[in-house]
Amino acid sequence: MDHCATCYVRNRAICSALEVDEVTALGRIGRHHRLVPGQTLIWEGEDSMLVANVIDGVLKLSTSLSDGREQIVGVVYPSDFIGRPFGTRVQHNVTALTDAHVCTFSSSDFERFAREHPELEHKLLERTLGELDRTRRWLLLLGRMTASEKLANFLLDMSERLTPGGSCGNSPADGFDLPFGRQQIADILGLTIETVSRRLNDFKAQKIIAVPSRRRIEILDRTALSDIAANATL
Amino acid sequence: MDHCATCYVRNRAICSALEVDEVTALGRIGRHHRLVPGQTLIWEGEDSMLVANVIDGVLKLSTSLSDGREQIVGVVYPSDFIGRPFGTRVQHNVTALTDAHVCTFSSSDFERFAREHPELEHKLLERTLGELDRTRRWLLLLGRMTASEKLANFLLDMSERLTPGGSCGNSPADGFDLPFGRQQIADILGLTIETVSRRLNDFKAQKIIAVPSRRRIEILDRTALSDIAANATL
DNA sequence: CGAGAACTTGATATGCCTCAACTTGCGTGG
DNA sequence: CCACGCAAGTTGAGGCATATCAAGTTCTCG
Repeated sequence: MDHCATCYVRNRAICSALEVDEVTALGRIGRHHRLVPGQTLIWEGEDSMLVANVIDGVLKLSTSLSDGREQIVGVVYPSDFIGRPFGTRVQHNVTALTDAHVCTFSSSDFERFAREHPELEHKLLERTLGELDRTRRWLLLLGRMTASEKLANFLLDMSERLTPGGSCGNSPADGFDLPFGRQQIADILGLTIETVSRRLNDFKAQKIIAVPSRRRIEILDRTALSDIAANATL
Repeated sequence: MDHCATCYVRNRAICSALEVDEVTALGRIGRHHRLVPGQTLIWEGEDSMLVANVIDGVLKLSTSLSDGREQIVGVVYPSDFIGRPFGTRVQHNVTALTDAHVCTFSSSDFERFAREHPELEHKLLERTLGELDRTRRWLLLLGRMTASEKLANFLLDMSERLTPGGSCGNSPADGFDLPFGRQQIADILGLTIETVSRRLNDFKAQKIIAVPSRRRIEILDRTALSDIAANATL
């Protein structure tokens, strides 16, 4: 695999810790994969052990109870790292939500390489610490927020992540396309699809957002949305 | 500080990655602290930046909303690591639940030391990855479980962590003392104190547990408890 | 022994879930 | 190009689990 030289996320992924020749060496143990929406890369409980970098697309991490209740426990974007090195067992499914490109490694190969490249491990550590922070904030959301607060926070979060240029304020086109359907939003927020639909329509009725198509959200009144989410901000 | 040589958690904390002389060097930049229950070591949002190892005791990590709703986002035990190195800002309070001993470092000192000792960073990475896994499982609990399921899982989790010898099965004294009051259990599980009390009494009535004193729990029927928690296990 | 905190218990309220029908959007094939 | 059919999303009615509010009770510690 010699894609590395032209890799989109080369400067943001953990690979950015490496020198050119080291990237080449890492590239040699990696494999490029293309995923279609709904395709699962890693299954909960399996110990095959694969890790990967996301090059393009959005994937979800999810776990579920035996009766079918599901919770999305993470969402990964381009340049994010997937998998559980230095562990025995994956704790969740990893499934593509959009068309996606990933760069996979066998865990053992990756682990060996990482241990020889402390800079890489350091980058991974920083990333993991950040992910832990974000996951802990999510605990507050799931444990203590109402449906409206959950949705407001979710929309603000999405607007940050998905707005390309980073247009802040109440600029004319403060909108984005969600990579999720309603059920997936529900699975992220610990709600039912019906509640998501209802609260979203409340926001629409209050002219806080517009929903021109199923997956598109436009934020009309960011202040109002922040106010609803605000309790969270501390 | 020359406690390191006799430190209780010396072989389990991240220090275990280091050689004797390295531990000594780390010890020189650390300070020993004693905390009493309720004492807060780190405040949410502050950027003073302190990191620490827990030597003894139990501490909680918590965040709260402006109107007082609180969520415990983590619980740390002896040998666990506290704080957010390589970041700008702490996202939660760190408060002692019991008398506690911690070994603190200024973030910058610790970061400098860590970057010079890849083995230490590696241990920290493993720890952080494990913590992330556990936190993600907690998302499932908060987002998708009923109060009884939450409590059953909580009790089983506690019994694992707090049982000294690791007595499994239905041995005669399958009990432990919680380091939490009812309100804190509620704040861990995203419930109210009243619901915790009621469900706990249900378990008592069903002879699944006994509660000889406020903080003591004895598991009488581990199978039943597992069944209630079971949906989670997948 | 007294006072306060911690916890329990009860009555009521409510936000979210459940179940069910309906609508909309969208791709496919006639 | 339209019409069909299915998947996705919306809307409504009603129920239920948990929250809320308000007393009680039991520990605990000076």
